[in-house]
Amino acid sequence: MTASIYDVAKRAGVSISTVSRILNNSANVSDKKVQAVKEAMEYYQYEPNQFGRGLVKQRSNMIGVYTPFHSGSVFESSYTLELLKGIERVLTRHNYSMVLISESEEYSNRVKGSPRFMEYVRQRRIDGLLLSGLNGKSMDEEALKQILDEEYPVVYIGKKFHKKGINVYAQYESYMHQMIETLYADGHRKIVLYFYTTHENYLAGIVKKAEEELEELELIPIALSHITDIRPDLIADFRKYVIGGGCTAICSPGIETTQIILSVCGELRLSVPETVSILSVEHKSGEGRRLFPQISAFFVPAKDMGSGAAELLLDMIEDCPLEETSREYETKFFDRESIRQL
Amino acid sequence: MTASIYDVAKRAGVSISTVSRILNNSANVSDKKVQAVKEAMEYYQYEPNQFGRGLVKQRSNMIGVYTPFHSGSVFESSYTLELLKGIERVLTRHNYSMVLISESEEYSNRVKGSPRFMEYVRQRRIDGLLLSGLNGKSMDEEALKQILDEEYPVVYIGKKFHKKGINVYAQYESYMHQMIETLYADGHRKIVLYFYTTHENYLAGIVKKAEEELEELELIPIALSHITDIRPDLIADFRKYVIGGGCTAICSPGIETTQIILSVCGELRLSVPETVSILSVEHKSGEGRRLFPQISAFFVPAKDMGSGAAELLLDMIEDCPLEETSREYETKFFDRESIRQL
DNA sequence: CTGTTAGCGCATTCAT
DNA sequence: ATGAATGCGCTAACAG
Repeated sequence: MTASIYDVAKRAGVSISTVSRILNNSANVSDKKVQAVKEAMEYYQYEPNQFGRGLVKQRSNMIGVYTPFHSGSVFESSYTLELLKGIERVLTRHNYSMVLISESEEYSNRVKGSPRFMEYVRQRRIDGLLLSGLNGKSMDEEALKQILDEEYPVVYIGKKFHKKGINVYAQYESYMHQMIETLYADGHRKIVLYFYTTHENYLAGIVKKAEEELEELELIPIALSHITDIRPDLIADFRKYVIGGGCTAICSPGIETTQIILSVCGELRLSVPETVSILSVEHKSGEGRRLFPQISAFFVPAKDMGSGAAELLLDMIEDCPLEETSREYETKFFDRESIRQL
Repeated sequence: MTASIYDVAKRAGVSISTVSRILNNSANVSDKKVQAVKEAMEYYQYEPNQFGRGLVKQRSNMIGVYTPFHSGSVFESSYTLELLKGIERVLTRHNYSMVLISESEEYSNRVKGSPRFMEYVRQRRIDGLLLSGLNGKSMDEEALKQILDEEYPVVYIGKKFHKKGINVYAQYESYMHQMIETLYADGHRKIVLYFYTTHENYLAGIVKKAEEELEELELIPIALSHITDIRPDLIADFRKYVIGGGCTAICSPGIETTQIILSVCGELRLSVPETVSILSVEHKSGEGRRLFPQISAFFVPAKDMGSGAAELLLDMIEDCPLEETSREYETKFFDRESIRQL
């Protein structure tokens, strides 16, 4: 058994309240006792038991990070990874730690009828929740609304969908539209638009707007799973649309997909940008520059978004009044000449 | 305030022990009371407060995962990511969750003179610890030895370095040697060997053995940081050793590095494998097949290693007797013709 | 089968 | 400035 506050108090010849006061800087204690207590703490390598402390404070200093199952393992895409890096950084600095909450593969959401993060919230394992990858279709949103209504500290990454709650986002529809416009302006008329299923509910709007505004445009939207191996599908797509279908440009929703696209192009002897133009989203600055050939991209500052979300969440937890209820991040375009002017 | 066991008991018209018994399946309770209690639990959406429970059981059902700072953010390399995926899978299945413990960038290890994971251990935040990326040079090993001596549940990923403790590993020295041998057998005599600093303490041995056994070999070991942008360095290396120095083959320690190598080759107009042969390590099966050109690789089953480590750890925690004190994972070679026979 | 009770480690209030 | 006492929510030992 590790030492408790009693052991420290006994060795230092003081009462446990004195030790507690020193631990929490909650009152003045005479220098002599401080010394004695510090000695005892080092002697035992004492650290306050978090169960005892938590029972009183109802605080764990842990933040839950949740991504629904349909968006794949958190560890899959460079987008979520950058988010995590940003989150990690802020939390570490504020002495919080990160608990990854994942839906188990087998039961998916159905174990208790509500998403996993609810357990953590109700059990008070976490002081707040960061969410990403909601797509409005699972039951996760129901649960989320419920805790938002209870004023539980939550920040979600994605578009606002409920009056309460703080969110952090980049204008997905807007930069997707810009991608299409950019290609259109260079003369491309038949474009394959890859997207992750996480964003499928935005898609109809994007397609509609693009086809309305850009008259001759023919858009071929194709969903990508985060879960299966997409390479064979891509090869089929390229055969059908690029080699056989007159399609001249591809939009990729992330660099990991772009890499596969490039290897597919290599295998099919399609040169970039001569035969096919490629435009990508990147979530880590400069990712597109590290490919060969370099790929033009819209940079979405995922790491900053993660940090921002974490900061807002910690502010909520520490009861700092928040001025903003929503924070938008700007994307930035990097032209690396992977688009051919037609 | 969320509901406590008292609220549930009151609403169900029973005592708290009855509720507790139902929660823990620890004794038979009459059907009627079970029904009443279940109704009350649903009514309140009751989940047992983990502080209360933990205070009695001294168990958090959380596992800490730690990687020292020098090996970069956990979220950087595909190796650690695969490890995490494997760990996540096993933990989720056993109703444990993962706490990421990271050293803060600013203070590095020095805050308390001991690595961050010690806090978590002593505060009883975690029931066990998974470690990866130790390199024998930081103070982390000291702390680790200490908790190993206390029989604290720990599994580390990497070579055994202390009589106590369980470890899981792939023979790093052995497959690195095989990589060199493979290239040597095909006639390569001057080889650049990239390695991550995490493994630098193994390097002297590898170089020595290779140069002893393979007479005409000239090995150029180059360390890669996980932290900075390595692309400019690689370009300089390739200019110096491949274009200017007669080097004909490159060993890459991981696919993320291999990708950069390929883009550097593209930029410098070096064709693979005609001008330069490339051999890589891959931590996710098939990674090398997704590049263009495809790259031959030694596959290190990082995900399985993560799962294995987590399983062993959970066994320790649940007091299952372990037969093994060390578990080795086999690597597998995939020939994808990225090596030219000289 | 069920209720009562002690105690887990700590912060905090109330005396002193 | 300090100690004694209370209670946070829960499990488990005990008594019935």
